[in-house]
Amino acid sequence: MNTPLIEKTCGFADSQSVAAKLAALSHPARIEILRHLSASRSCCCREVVDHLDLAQSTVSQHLKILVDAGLVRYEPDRQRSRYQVDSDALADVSASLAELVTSCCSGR
Amino acid sequence: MNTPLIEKTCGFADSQSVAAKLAALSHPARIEILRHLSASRSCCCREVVDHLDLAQSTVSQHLKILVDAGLVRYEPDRQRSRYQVDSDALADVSASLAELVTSCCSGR
DNA sequence: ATCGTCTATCGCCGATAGACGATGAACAAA
DNA sequence: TTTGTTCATCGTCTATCGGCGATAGACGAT
Repeated sequence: MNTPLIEKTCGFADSQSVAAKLAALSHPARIEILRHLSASRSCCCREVVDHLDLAQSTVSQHLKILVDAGLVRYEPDRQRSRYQVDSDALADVSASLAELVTSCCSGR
Repeated sequence: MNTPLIEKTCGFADSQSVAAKLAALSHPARIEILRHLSASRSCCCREVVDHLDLAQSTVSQHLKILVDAGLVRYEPDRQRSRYQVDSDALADVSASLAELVTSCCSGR
């Protein structure tokens, strides 16, 4: 899991990390990219560009954001790039949000 | 549910709505606000301000963002404001993300 | 009526996000 | 070598975010 133990009093530092993860997901283009990556096994940048109707540089930026957030794995392959969804990381984010939600709903 | 039917080809408009919800959650202050709202039953703006070490106007803005996103319910109460987490809406967001994740992991 | 408190909103700002085109590096093919 | 393709990066522009102080409205208390 990603919850280290229990933070000082509550979980303040955690808010930061959860927010950062969610920020990477809070753009329609990036969600669309994730969907496309998971649909087609192999994915180079060009493929996403064709699918998405955005400039190549823009797509590259979004991919970088996803990679930096640890949600997508990157592997250079010849002159192409190989992008692949990191399912585990993605599941982690979902779990973090779920955890936040349940903790918010516990004292309902 | 929030999925209208099935969009044109895939689910493009859906990416938009999911992204919008997640955007509301992608700020540490707002997550902290959610936690605080759920912890203490009643919550006026002032209470959050004291807890959060941010200017009152800033907190009010964050609260507005959460309310606009439908994650927090708002009810004016005298000269105070009553803010309350909308647990169902929050659960919906979590479910949406979980759905996205599983759909991305299905073709693993 | 006046004062103090609590809010929401406005205006302003610096910083960042998101888009693009241009460019150069890396590589395959000719 | 030259050409074409793919990609990341740079610089630029615009819009939005996130913060603040100031302000005005609503209300309770005096």
